[in-house]
Amino acid sequence: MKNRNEPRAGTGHTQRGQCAKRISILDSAAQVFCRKGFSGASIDEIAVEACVSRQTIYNHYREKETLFTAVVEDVMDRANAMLFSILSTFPDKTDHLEDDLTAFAVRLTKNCLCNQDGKFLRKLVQSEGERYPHLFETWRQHGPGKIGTALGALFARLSHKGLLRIDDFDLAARQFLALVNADLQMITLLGGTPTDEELESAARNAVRTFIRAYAGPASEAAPRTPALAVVS
Amino acid sequence: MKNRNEPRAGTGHTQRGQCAKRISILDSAAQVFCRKGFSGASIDEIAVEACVSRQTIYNHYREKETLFTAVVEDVMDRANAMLFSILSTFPDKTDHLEDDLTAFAVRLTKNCLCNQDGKFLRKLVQSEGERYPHLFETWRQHGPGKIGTALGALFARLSHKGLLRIDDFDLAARQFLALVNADLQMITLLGGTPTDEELESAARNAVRTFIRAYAGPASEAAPRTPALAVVS
DNA sequence: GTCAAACTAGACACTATTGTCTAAAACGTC
DNA sequence: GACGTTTTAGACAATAGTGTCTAGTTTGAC
Repeated sequence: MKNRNEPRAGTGHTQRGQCAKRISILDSAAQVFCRKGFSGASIDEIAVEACVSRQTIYNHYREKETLFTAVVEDVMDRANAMLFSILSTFPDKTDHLEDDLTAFAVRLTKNCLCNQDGKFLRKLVQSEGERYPHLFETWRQHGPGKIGTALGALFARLSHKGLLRIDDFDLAARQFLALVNADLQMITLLGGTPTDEELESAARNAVRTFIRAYAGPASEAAPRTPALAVVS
Repeated sequence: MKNRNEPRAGTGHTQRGQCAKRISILDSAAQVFCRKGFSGASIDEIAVEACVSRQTIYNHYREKETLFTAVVEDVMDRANAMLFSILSTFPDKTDHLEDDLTAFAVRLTKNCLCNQDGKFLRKLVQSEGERYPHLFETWRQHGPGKIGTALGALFARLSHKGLLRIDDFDLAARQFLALVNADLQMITLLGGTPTDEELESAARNAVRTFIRAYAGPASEAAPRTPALAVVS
């Protein structure tokens, strides 16, 4: 059983017990859908995993399809909240840019890209996205779309401060994310969860290359030198 | 119906007609598995799409599972051959490095990452990879694993020639691929196929940033200037 | 034309799954 | 303790899919 840490806002006048059942169903359904995909998941399996009778599921969510969309919306809401919470920790200070960006990248990957919800969304968008264009269109806009422009705006701040020299902010944001993922894709692709060391190392590699590509005039000479020392 | 351009080596003493059926079944099965996933795909649907009776499928491949693994191996073989064919076109000359790398990236994405086989493998590894660890372990080693080290070796050549300044070749290769994918992931994630213009633009953006990050001492000043002109 | 192999269409048993229904039990509130 | 709501377990019909079998047809080689 997975336990949610954040207390969720009840949808209405539902009691505590009912709400607990709903949450348990949503969580178990998310895991089973993620493991087996939509057609591979059976209501019975979800019911067992949620410690709930099958009929209860049909009481809350009229049919399998309804349950699925409810699960996706639930996960998307949570992932979105987490994403913006992390985005608000984007480094703003001028000193230790590389370290601060690295720490930010670690937070981002750990809490948004490589956690349970991130894995679920990546997998489900890939496997069921074409069957539910409307549902995942909103994901596309609220998830990667928003993260791109939001991160772009944050990079714009750094650029205007002269810390980086960026011409296309949104492109830089996409490339930043891509670089961070470069070392993690292999691990994450088969369902594995990267260790803290791997996250740290991936973030460091990404940020170093990113800064080298977009170095501002002041900090240009500094990060080049240690890189030269490692040349084989 | 999709038509294969390359004549495939027959598995044995099978006649032409039998071979044609096999190919038709494999192709249709690949498409249906890709659309619906393993459990969502039905043998009947595959049979209809392949213009073949259901019994014929059971004659060639004993059961659904066998058919699935045969399809995956078939696609993997083809994708692998194409991959190494493209890798062999990695630029070796010293002039026009940026243009040559860009053209190479376009070839790579067009023929390996964004084509039918690439889409199939990405989707299937994501959705069924955990259920077939052995099958996709070989993919992991032969696909992304091989492409990483092979591309790393090619970048090592450029580095030793002094065209680029790279300390970790494999890392550079992974980052090169990640940057190329940065602009394409959004399109490719929901099953879309990027246009030639999008491929070209994605490759250009990626290569420009890559070269800026790993610029050798000689070519350092040149690519910086035009980028500055676009600063907003 | 003959013959063997492959293919087809359909029926078939079997299983899994969805979604409904019902009667009994648990639960929470008053 | 009574009452209404929710939950449960199980039976149930309906549907869809897998894999087998059979009888008839096509195909290709000689």
